[in-house]
Amino acid sequence: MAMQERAVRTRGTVLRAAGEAFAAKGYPGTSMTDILVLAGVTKGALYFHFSSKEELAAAVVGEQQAAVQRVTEEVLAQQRTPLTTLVELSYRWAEQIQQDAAVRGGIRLTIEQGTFEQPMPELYLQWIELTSQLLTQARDAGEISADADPTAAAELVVGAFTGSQIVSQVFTGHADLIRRIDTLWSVFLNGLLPEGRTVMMLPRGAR
Amino acid sequence: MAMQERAVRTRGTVLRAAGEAFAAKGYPGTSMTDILVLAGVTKGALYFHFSSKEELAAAVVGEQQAAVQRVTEEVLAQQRTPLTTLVELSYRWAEQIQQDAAVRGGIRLTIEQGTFEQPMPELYLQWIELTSQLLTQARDAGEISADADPTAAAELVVGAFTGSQIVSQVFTGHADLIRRIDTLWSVFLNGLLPEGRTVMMLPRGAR
Amino acid sequence: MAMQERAVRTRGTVLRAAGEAFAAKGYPGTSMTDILVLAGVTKGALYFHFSSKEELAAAVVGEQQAAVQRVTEEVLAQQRTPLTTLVELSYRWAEQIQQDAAVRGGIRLTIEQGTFEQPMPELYLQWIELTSQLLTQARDAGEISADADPTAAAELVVGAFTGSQIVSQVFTGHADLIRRIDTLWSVFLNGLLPEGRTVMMLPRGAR
Amino acid sequence: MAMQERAVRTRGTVLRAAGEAFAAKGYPGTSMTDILVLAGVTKGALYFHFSSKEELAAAVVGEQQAAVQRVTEEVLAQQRTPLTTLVELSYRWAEQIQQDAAVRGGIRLTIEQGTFEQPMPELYLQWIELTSQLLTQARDAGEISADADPTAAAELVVGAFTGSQIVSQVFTGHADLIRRIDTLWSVFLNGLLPEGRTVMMLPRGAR
DNA sequence: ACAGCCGGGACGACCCGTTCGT
DNA sequence: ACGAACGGGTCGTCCCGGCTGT
Repeated sequence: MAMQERAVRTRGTVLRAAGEAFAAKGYPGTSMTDILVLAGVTKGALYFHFSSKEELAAAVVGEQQAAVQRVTEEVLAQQRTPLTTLVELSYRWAEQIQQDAAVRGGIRLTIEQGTFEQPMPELYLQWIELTSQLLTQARDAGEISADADPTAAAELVVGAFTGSQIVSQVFTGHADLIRRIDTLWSVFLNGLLPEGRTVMMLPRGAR
Repeated sequence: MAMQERAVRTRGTVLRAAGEAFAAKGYPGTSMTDILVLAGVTKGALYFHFSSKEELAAAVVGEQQAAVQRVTEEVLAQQRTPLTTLVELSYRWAEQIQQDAAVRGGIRLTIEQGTFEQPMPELYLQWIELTSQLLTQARDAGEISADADPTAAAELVVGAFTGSQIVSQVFTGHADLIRRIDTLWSVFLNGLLPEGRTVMMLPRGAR
Repeated sequence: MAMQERAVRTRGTVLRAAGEAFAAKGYPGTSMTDILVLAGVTKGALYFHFSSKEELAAAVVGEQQAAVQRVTEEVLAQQRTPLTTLVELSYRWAEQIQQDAAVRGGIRLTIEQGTFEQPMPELYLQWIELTSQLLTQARDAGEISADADPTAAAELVVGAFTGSQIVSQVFTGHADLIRRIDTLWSVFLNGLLPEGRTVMMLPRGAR
Repeated sequence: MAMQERAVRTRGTVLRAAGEAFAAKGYPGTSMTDILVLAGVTKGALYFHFSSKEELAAAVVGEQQAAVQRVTEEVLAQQRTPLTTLVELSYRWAEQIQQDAAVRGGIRLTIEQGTFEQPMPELYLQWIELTSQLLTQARDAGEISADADPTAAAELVVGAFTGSQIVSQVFTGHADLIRRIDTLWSVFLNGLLPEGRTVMMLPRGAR
């Protein structure tokens, strides 16, 4: 029992170090040696817990998914209005990004992997789906404009969130992420146009 | 003379191949061999033109910057209103992403951090600066709300553009990028709230 | 006491698994993990009984030697003529090879050189010595030709036996080994030449 | 051209070193580092010529096959009687074993099973086939007994040759191989029994 | 006494970015 | 401009100890 506790601790240490390393340098840019030095463990210890680099990356992603799942359920349980729920979720996710190395690592792994691999990462799809549902409910409840396309808007929200997170990371290492989410929602909700004005754009994408 | 022409052609071939490869697999994920096979040249030829991997990456980024510079000047020369100019620019950039491998490669190289030690990539700063200026002009001209913070909004626009581009790439390999830009501007300008409604959020980022 | 019985069982299981593994893949080609998985024991259990790979290999060889010793004494006790004894021995050895994994493993470990620096394995020397003695007795008893060189012939017999075993293993996994021993003795005793003919070769090896 | 000569030389050096190393310690017992140190080349050079350990081993085997093929054709061209041809061949092969490291390495690689999945190495089959044909012709020509089974005898000859080679290697490092071939043929042709005597054994392998 | 879990490093094959002689 | 060579780095495996529990 006492022995197993050490194993659990080692595993956690490695996982955290891996998250940090993957977040900082990406999957191919991170060597096992990087991780093992950062975690302060030996190769033997590392490979006892994770038998390959790929498996370690998968574990980091899993950890992230679990963490995201946790706060998502927590927020949904609060039974707020759809739009408020969505906004609240985004802030909680942002906080997790700031606090949890595994989440940061998982995000980079998920994005980067999705960049050169076929399907859309599981997590991203779930995320978009949830956002889309909340936006649909918000529209039906009159919280957002009836003209809005929930799916398209959901994908934009997720994309903008991702982009903001990247920019924030590069600028301040995620320190100003919350302020950027403030801006995001302010613009997304009210729009940039002066009060009372709207534009009907001719879409270029309709070809 | 004839010799030089071949050299120029070889250089271009390599540059394009490198852009494609970097876009697909990132800097550390791409090997010189990958590029040299994709370009169909020998090691000697490659290293004659670019004496290191880093230099090759820099050349790709330079190529992208030149391309972006070109269309930016072109659009600015049209002398439209600030907001229209900004919107137009975003579409032209999107088209370049779709068409030019070097641009795609340059973007990934610029975004992916940890490989080089850039505090903030040159191009991104210029991009944000330009957007910020146009938004400031747009506000002064009454094209957008007087309440808007041009700098914050500029960073959001750039972030959202980047995020949309990533999502588009993963979903359709950039095929639906233009449509996503449609959505972006539609939401950014009009907002999601029902007509006539606005919210004054209490910013969390103000701590 | 009850405890010790389990220990004996474990030891035997490991020994058998090791014999099988060494026979199949040789000493350097076999990993401790291979053996321990094949035996269904843990690392701790294995290393309690055999504190190193080398010691385990030695135990396998010892097991083989004991087995060979057993049948050898049994056959010698039958008090047959020297030649008949030798032939009988070869068949009994062949049967052991077919039946006992430790014997197979021991043979491969003994033959395969380079792993340890044995000038000539103990067992082989004993084997040749015994064969040589029996052939000498057979010659003195008129069972074989007076011209025969017992030592040279003994080494040939051992070599041919070894070679036949290898060929049999590769062809049928030892299934047809007995038939090959039939052939061996048929040719060794009668020779290939037509009845009544002999040749006197000029030896090339006499230099 | 001149450049290629160096490459050819390097390749040959590596091949010879690999043959020696494989012959001495077997495939799994030989590390690439062993070979590269023995050959006096760098890792880069080695992997330029042979892109994997397995490929290197295959090249050694190929080299051996070519060498054997060469002397085989040479001897066959001499148009001697079948039995004389076979005997001559065995001596020539023995000489090659003594002289050519690649041949020694190839033999060990071919014999040692478990490393690759070859059920029966090509070369061995050809060897047995050729021996069988020559023995058949010898029987038809009355050179050997009409009772002999050419195929069984051929497999025995090949097995005995292999076994003798192993014994010779372990005892003297192949130095006395020729003398052992003398013994082999003396016994194989005349048999061990006293002149004029034959035995009809009851085969055990007939089940 | 006997076995299991966890960890320690040295070493394995192989690849990488790069240079050199021609 | 090219084929050949260089050597450090990559991920992963190996054999093996030290604890801990029964």
